Amino acid sequence: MPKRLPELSRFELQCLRRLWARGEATIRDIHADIPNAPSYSTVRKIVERLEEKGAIKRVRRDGRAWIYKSTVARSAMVRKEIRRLIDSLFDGSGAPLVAHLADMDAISLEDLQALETRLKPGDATDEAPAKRKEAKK
Amino acid sequence: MPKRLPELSRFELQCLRRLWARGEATIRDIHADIPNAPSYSTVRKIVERLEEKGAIKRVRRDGRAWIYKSTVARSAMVRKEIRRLIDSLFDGSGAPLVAHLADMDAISLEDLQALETRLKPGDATDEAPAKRKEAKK
DNA sequence: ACAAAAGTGCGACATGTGTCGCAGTATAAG
DNA sequence: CTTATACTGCGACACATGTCGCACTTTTGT
Repeated sequence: MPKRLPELSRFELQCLRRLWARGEATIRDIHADIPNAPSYSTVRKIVERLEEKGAIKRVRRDGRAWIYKSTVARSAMVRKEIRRLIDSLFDGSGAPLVAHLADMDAISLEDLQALETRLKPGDATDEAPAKRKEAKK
Repeated sequence: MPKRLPELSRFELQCLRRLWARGEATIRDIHADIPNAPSYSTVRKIVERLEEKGAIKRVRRDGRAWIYKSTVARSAMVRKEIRRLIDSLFDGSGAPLVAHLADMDAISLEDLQALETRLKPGDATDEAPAKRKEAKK
């Protein structure tokens, strides 16, 4: 059963991304991974909220620090966000989004063609390594 | 060059979309165009903030009501939002976004192929698909 | 000209978010 | 065992957002 995906803010999403990338991590790890990160305390608070929202959980601890892990699938969250954008800017259709993407040079012919090929089967696409937990729709 | 595009919240964007659609409109028009819109007062406040942020301006008045008009280009704002999403979820590349779009059935082969064709030339692409009926979900 | 109707201006509020600081606690070090 | 620390647990804040209500002003209808 698809648990309700929580609403996440930009920064919360930012932190969660680090977790998806590492698989597991401590606050310090996340903090270190974020480019112009604010104070450790701030990241600490964000992680705290992420935990309250049920997006992550503590798995065990490494010495004095807790190690966290995401409890939500990256692809599911990504879709949620994409859907949100599409509903917010267009009327539910993804076509205009791709059109703009092309106009703003965010994708190339190659990207399109590659995707087109991949469209036949039912593969799940994710740029993050080590993680393949797909669900059918 | 173009002015700095303001940061808009979801609802502000929602209201701005109505303006883009109508060209010009009164608060009441916008309010009427939004499906499950909150009170008139709320929309009023949002429009007020939109004006403070410089995203819209008053052009003239129709009887007792002011008529507003957007001062920012729709495509520019759309791009800004798209950019924000890909920076937030991926690492600046639009490719993974399109991949997810395909996985979540938000775009079809036809869409991709159509875009691919349109990609060769130079530019000119802004979705303005006339009127599209919304589906209740 | 007057009162009713429609709008506007503005203040108020409960959350949500980004940002910290600090006291207290669990650990590693001497 | 004692001390030096890295972390955690919380509280605090300022600003953003979504939501209204209400008094005051401008138009409109009779």
